Amino acid sequence: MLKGHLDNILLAALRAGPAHGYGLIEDLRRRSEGHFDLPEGTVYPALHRLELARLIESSWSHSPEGRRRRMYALTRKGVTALDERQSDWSRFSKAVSLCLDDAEPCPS
Amino acid sequence: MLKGHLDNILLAALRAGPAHGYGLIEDLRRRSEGHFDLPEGTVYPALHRLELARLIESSWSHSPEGRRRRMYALTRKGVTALDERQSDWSRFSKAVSLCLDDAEPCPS
DNA sequence: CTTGACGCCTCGTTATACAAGGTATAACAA
DNA sequence: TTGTTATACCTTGTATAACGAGGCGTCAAG
Repeated sequence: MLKGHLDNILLAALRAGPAHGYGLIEDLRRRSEGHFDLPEGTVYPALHRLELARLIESSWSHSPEGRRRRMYALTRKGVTALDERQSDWSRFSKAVSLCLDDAEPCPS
Repeated sequence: MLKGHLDNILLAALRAGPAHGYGLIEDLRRRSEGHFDLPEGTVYPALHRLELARLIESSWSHSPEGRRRRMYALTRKGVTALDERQSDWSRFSKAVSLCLDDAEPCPS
């Protein structure tokens, strides 16, 4: 479960340039070294959510083979949001690690 | 929002020894260097959840001033779970960081 | 005698990840 | 021709979870 962090990694993946939903799934599988294998039922609604929030915008396009694709790109607002979310993640992950590591067993 | 990681840090906090709900909130505020200030409406249900899952167990106790407290302690199952969750967190945070950091801007 | 800290609790709202299912096209094999 | 697979999009429903808001009771300090 990525609860709450899915949006971040989607935005981050788009920082590398416009992409479409199906391709993002592969991108993230590759970027995460196989850790994330996101189902479509997770990704597509998330993209719609992000577009509704104006963090990304879409346009129809076509693959070399002629298949239709909805290409997504970061908006300016999305870039700003991504920057914030990256430092949020940095602080958050540090805090969690502190909590997890600080826990020395009870000195019985 | 700690989505999904709350249980982990609660279990981790209990690795240091038995504690009660209200105290855990302060522990985690301290451990996280102020980052986590968990509302009671978040912590108590989580503790009940963990107890239901037999990862922790509780008993009534009293503070030095005589106030009643429900003390929680890790079960053996809880220790095992915590170990797993710590490596889960390790892998997860690494994967997220990979996704966030790998994203180089589009070479326009 | 009221305020605030301690300490526990529950209920309702909201967000969201995901499974399950559906559509359509291209390429390739039987 | 007729699957079957990979590409590519979508929606609906369900389960979970964090948390705000509220309530209960005790004790100490003003």
